[in-house]
Amino acid sequence: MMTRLALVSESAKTAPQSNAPTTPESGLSEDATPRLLVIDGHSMAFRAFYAMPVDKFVTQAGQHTNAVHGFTAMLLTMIKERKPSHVVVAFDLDTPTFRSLEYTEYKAGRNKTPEEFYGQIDLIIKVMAAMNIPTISVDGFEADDIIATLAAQGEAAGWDVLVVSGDRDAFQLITDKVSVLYPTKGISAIPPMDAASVEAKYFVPPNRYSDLAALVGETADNLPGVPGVGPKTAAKWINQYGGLEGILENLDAIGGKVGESLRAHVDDVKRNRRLNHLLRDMELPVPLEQTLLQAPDRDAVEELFDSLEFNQLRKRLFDLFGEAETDDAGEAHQVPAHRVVTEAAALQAWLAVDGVCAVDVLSEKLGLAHEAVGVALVRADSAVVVDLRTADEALESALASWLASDATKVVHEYKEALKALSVRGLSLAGVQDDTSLSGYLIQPDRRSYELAELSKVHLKVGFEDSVQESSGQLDLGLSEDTSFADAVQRGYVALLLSEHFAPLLVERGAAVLLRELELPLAAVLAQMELTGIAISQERLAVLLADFTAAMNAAQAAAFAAIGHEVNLGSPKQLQEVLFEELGLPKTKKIKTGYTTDAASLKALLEKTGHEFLAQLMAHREASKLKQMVETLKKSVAEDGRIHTTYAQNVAATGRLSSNNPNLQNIPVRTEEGRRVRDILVVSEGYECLLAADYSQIEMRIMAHLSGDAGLIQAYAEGEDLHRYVGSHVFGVAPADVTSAMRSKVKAMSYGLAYGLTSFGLSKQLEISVDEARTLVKDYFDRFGGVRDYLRGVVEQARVDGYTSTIEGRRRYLPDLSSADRQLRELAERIALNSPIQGSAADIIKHAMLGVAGELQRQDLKSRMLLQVHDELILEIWPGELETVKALVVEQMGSAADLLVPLEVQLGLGASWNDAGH
DNA sequence: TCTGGAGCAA
DNA sequence: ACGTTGCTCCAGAA
Repeated sequence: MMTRLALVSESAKTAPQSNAPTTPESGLSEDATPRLLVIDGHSMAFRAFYAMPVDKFVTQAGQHTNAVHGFTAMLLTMIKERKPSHVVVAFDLDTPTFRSLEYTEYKAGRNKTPEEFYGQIDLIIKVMAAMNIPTISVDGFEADDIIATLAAQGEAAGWDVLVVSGDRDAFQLITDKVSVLYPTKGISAIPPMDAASVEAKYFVPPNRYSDLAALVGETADNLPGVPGVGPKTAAKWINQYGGLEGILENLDAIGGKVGESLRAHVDDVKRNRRLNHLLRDMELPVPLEQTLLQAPDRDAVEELFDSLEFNQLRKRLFDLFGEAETDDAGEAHQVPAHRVVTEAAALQAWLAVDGVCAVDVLSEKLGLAHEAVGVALVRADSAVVVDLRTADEALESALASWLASDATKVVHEYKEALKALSVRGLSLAGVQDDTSLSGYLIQPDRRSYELAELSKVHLKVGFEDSVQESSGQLDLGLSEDTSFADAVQRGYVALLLSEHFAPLLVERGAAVLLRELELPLAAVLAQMELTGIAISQERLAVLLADFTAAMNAAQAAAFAAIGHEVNLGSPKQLQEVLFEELGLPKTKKIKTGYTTDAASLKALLEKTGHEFLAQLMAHREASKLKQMVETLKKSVAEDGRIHTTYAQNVAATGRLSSNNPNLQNIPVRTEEGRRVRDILVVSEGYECLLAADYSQIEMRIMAHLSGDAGLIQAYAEGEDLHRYVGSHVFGVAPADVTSAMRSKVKAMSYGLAYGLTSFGLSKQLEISVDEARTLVKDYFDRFGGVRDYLRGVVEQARVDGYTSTIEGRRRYLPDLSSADRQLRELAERIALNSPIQGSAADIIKHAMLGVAGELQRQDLKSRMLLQVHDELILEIWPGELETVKALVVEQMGSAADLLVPLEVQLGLGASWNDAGH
């Protein structure tokens, strides 16, 4: 059950605290007696349909949803107001029932189902599934029988039962424990009918209601009664003779016209009574206990309500389940009480107990980095906190040796913990799980892996974290007590999550990836981030001045060309100048008008030769570079170095990403851009930078995965791949492959790994679609293995629901079966690309572990600084160059065993630019 | 504060 | 509709 109150530590309860438990007004379990809510699905759906305007509830896809909406709203209101502990919905099937088989006119003559109603029952069933509410339908029986059986079972178990039905036959079910809610108008809530209200209305007790209905008839079911007999007469007879049986025994005693009428229609009455008798002893596919009201499946609700365009209802639903039920979950997930230990002996005593322990490191901002100030150690039933600011030497050393030991630990964000601890000279070993990484391996395309979110999604337990909510800063008036309590809470959640993830990891084949790749890599990355890369302040200053001057010159010239000023950085203003003022031809349409991107400006310049365009492009380039240099300058730390941060759980393919600043997108293609790489230099005391990159790793993976004989042969012979492919595609000797041919097949080869279409290829190569199509065909004729592989990947992914890298890293692609063509085709392209990009990511990660391992094993001072997807940048200590070159080539080259060799290129220099090649 | 456009890398 | 994975900046709207 989703609750934000469950995770409250014992110690927190004593102090006033934002997340202290409050007694909810509507605890779902406040009553000792279970309360079962049974809903007649079809009748309520119809009520909802006629209660809600048809034309106000249509999705963009054209699906009517008024009945779904009304039904769901009604259900939420019921749950909120009636507070059932158990909920179940019964549906009719379209198949014949024992009633329609006996009496073919049964329920005939009803109006045809309106077209707009079509499909809404299925949607309601889907909503119920997302809400984890069971639905029951049984072939050959009506929902009424299911409801009667459920009511009987509930009553037998001593429960209270509330039946919601638009069918009066349900009145016969009413007892002390069973009441019926029969909406008279629409679906608005009215008080339920009990025995007294049935008697008041029909003058018979509920158990005689069926007798009355048999005599009177039921229009809705097309069951004619005795002409001339209404409820009053029927009730009189029933009370006089003690029920229908008594009436039938005394048929002749009833006088008058109505008596004759009764005798004439006695068979109808008997039939009516047989038909309106509800079965109470059916075998149901869902046992009563399974109707327990649970938390909705959040993801499923999100997805379904998105497609139904139910935004208000979604909020109502989550509000309802967010504030409900605290007791049960609270007991199941009780954060252990903690104490702050100040003595080494006390800590050692606590640590002597066995069991997995979560470690949460509290840190404080220290310049651009973080420094550990406290450590919370949490086991399932007990927790301690060490305050590093006040700890004496003995305590800190006791903690340090335990942290460095191989005692098994669970953390959230291992890399950050390592970095914060390392500032204090502490290490952290024995980590068997980092929930931010295991969460990622299980579900690699989430946007965030914050503890609170993982907890919500996977454990259905929400919690508040005052530290996270105040954006990680500790000095915002938060008491120490609060931060310690929060740290304990985070540790406890990490512990629960880790336990929850363990079987999922195994099931998804990700346990090995976590243990042998991601976790050890986190430690390597932490070290790289802490090390950073040196910069040249002088070059930085010169470059900034140069780019600023170039930018200003271009801006002045641009203004001169049009005779006035304009914000060159505003696409909106540029559109005005280009397409209205200058009347240039329109470019490709975008959301906000017409694009002013570089490719379009280039095309416009070639067409018109307008000076403004040339200056605008020059300005764009210079200001981009200037801005980039400025960003780098701002990110220089006190040690004069730049420390990027690698995100290990952002790219859904398994790649790393780099931020603050991003050092994976430093320019390299143009001469001017490469000057930015000159800023990043070798540290003082070191000999040079070494850049090592894989040559065409993605194409080699393509060769491996496809097993294409041609590609494998090309690599085996060490040929220039694109020249080789070109010679085959164009049918000429390798020596006769022109540079135009080579660049075509190069674009083609890489495009294939991205799901390129003929259209895209034609655009990129500036050739006709026909020409592109021919190129694709010729390519596939020669390299059929590639075509077969690419086809197979998508097919397999559709079957499995996911793609895999060589190492088994998965990416789930539910959109492969989406009805939305755009989404589906995107998923197909992702399916083509992920195994290739992801396998490359796995390989370089292995290489990094190998390189870091060898550097350490050989006790070298050279160090790894950066990773740029297929490239590693190292810094070489004097005298170690040859050793490091050899180990880097060896480790990178042997990081995977492919059908083709992995080739590594090396470059050396005093700056990153110089080390490039 | 958020979105779209733009542009840099692999 | 038309090539994947990222990050960051700016302008302009809210």
